[in-house]
Amino acid sequence: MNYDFKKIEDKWQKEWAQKGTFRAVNNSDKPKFYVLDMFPYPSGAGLHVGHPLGYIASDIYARYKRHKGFNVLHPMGYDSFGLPAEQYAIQTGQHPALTTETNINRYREQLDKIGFSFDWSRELRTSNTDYYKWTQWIFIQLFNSWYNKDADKAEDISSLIVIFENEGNTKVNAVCDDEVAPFTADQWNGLAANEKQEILLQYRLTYLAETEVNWCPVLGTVLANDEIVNGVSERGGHPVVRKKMTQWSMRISAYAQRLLDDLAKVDWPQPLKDSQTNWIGRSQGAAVTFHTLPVGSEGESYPIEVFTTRPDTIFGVSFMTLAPEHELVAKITTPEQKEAVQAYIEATAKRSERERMADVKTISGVFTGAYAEHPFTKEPIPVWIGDYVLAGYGTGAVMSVPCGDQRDYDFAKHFNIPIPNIFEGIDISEAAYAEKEGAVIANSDFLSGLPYKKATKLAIYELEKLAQGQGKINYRLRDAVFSRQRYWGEPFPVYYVDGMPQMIDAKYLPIVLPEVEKYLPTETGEPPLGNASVWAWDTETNEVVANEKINNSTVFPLELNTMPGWAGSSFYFNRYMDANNTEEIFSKEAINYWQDVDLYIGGSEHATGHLLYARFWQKFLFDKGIVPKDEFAKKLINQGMITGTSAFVYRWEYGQTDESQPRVPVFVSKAIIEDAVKNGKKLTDNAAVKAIVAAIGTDKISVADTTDWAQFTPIHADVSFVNASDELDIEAFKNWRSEYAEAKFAMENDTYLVGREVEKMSKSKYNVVSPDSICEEYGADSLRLYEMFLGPLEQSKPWNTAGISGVHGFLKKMWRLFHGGAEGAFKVTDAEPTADNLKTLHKTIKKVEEDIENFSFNTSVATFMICVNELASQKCDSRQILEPLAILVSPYAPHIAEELWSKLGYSESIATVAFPIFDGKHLVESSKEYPISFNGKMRFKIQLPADLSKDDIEAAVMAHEKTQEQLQGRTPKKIIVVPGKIVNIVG
RNA sequence: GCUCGAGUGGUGGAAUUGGUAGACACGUUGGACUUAAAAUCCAAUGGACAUUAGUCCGUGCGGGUUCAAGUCCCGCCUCGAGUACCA
Repeated sequence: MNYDFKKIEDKWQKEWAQKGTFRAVNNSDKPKFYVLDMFPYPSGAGLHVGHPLGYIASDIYARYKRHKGFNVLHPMGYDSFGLPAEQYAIQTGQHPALTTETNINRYREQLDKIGFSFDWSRELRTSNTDYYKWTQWIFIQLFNSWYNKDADKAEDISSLIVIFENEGNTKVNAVCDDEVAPFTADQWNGLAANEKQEILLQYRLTYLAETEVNWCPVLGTVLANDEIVNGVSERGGHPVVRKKMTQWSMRISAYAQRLLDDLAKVDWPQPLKDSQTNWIGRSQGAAVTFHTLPVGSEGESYPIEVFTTRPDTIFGVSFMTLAPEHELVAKITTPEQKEAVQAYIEATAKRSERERMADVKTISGVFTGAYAEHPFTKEPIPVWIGDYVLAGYGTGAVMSVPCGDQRDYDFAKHFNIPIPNIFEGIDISEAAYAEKEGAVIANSDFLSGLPYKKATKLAIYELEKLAQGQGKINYRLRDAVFSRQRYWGEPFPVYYVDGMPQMIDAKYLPIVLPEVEKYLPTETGEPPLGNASVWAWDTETNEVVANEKINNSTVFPLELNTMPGWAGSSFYFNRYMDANNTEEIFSKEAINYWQDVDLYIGGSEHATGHLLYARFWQKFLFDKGIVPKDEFAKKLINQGMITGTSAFVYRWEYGQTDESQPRVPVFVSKAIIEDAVKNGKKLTDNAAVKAIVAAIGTDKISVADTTDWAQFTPIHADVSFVNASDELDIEAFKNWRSEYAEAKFAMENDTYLVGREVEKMSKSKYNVVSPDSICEEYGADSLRLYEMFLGPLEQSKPWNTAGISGVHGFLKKMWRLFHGGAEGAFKVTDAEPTADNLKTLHKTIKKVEEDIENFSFNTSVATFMICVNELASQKCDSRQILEPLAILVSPYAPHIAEELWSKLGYSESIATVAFPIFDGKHLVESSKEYPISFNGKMRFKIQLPADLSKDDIEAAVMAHEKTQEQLQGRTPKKIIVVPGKIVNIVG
């Protein structure tokens, strides 16, 4: 009986679905284990073999944990709001919900074929109302919260109101907007309701604020940074301008320190932690206030706030630089400089952020004419503007210390500004000295003679005395913009009364995305929801009603923005725990049982997006007592990318005597070109090429005397036309495109060799391999094994379908191990296993168990192969060996394992059968083959009893004839004996 | 520029605390079975010399530590990923 993978896989996939084999229960005596994959965005292109890599790894782990007696939660769902579906809708008018549904169905079909042990009863989709109801609910919770720095956690806004009522805001230690005016309790109590709301908005964890966005007037939409190329829109090349818009923002900056500190708590890859650390960008230093000298006769003095990490170098300040966008620029610029400053600001505004970043070398700036007073020396310091200072970081102004900062140094050199040296014995004639340690401050009044640390402390202390500065920690992490001017996203549960946002009561959720005619912005530039005719909130009936009913007394307009893609993905891992709960986001029972994710697998591209926002929301939910853990995933693994192995054919760009004639495409085999290039041959030295030239007409083609690669154009050929030996299927290639139907091929030994190159898997490179075609040809178990066999999970590696025959052959061989009967009938006996059988089995148990725990799945596939090879040569058919083997293989190749298990006579699924227990006694050896080295080089091996002492080993080795042969009469200087390992003879 | 990761046969990749480099596969070559093919099985397969035994060279490059280095240390080179004037 042959290994009929199609029949087997089909049978078990149906059976698992019918019986609900992988359903997880929310209460169990078993310990829990939560294995999660990053859920996919269902794109129209479907899955290629790179996508399931992480899913296979997590599935193996989940199945393994079931064998180990855990109650395993292993769910899957879809991140189904997103731009591609909306883009498609704009182009075709097809509702994004329909496209999304189609794509999801296709994904599901593909996933089902691979035999994953997902609990599909918990499937979720971020675009479903019963899911985004809870996205909206969390948004409301955030709106109703503020961040109390004293308690270092989020609290309900009501506690802030109580403080305002009793003591105003001066003593409140909260994370809030930069410019909050101080007020007393009396002042607060005297404010109108609307004014109170306005103030509270400056404290809420989600708030409305004016934000600069990339606005594209032609497309009528806001673009993300990566949608802009060279200052124009990627699509269409339309101009993009910076525009201020009122947007919802998330006060993630409140959590900056905790997000940084708690990285220590989680077992995540170091590169991922590093990039989050960089993204948060904590820097410790001081805020310093400089005051400008009054400009003109009736001029005012303005404070310039700067942030510096080097307050110890304050005596090295020789100028100040403001970002061109800095609000003080207009106020302090002198009349003489006005024109130059204006021209500079206009010039920089035209340059996109990208251009500015790409062009770091060019130094530009202009003097404002104004001076600031040095806090200590009271000397005047010229104030410049320059675009190397970014408006968005710190205060948008710096105190420039050219001797200690290379950018300041370059700027000073360029504009001939003095560069005072404040470092003892350091040469700054060529470059700034930016090191913190290793120098002592000089020429700095009270700081002279001090090293970095002491000088910093003292400088801050003295600044505080002057009330011109204090120690400060600055973060690069900005608050996150939460509004999108798009259709296909979660609507906000928000309506506006007199321009002030109001939350809809949670009991009326979900607020369902309205239908629109067009998915584009309105003519007045409002987001697509502005096209909806039924999009107003009736505060009496508590429902969404037609816009005509807006009267601004009981019926109000609803928010027109929608939420960004990361909203729905920031808590989904919690929702899986109780995915079908209609009353709550999840029950207390479910969250307390499942707690958090034990293993999370996904791509590293989410390092600073999804994974940072999700941690932020988790911490917020933790502060509110909604979840029991402040980190949602204990362990995280980034699976590597699977790249494609593209195939190239080489079109010969021969010269034609008459260029008006139609060209016959001629493809030359890689082997012929290589030979000609290497040996300096003429192309027609090859018989096959010569024949083709003759066929076209020797007078019509000119052939160069030597051959080089420049005479050929590499063209992508579909990888499905190429076999394992890089030979092209000529007929398939000819039929591929009409232009190649008449093509000629210069071959050797009847084969055309293609070139190979590893590239990203993409449609345009014709190197995409779909999992369906692999399942069709080799089966899901082969696919699963092969994806793991390719190499370490976290590494990126090229796909080459040719290699799959190895693992497929292994499965067949294992099948035969169980089918040694007449004509391949199933045959497993009750024969006592031999010592060799047991040794093979137990070393496999040990290795596989270690490998899975270490996520080293590639090596356990090799271990299975060795095991089956050994058992086959031992002619083992003992039940006591083959039963455990089926269980060992089951996480990797579950279909064949189930089939063999049922043939072994079991009616229950193999899924929860206990994992075999390793017993070391079967591995104990009576003798050891010692490698004998001379001066570190292994020369021969000898068999010695395993329990021999060091001295006995040495004696035995020295007595050996081969040892004497090697020594040739020399006396060894030293003999190293490591029992159980090696013997090394020196001399 | 900075941060992180990686360089091992023709290819994907193995190699515990430093202890037999190249496991396991793919590919290649030869052979068996077969009318033939597929499938299966057997053998060889890092390079060079010797072709019996064996010797030398080999984990990106150059040094070092050690009885012993793919593994540890120092200095380079190349490739990949992320980030980008962060004061």
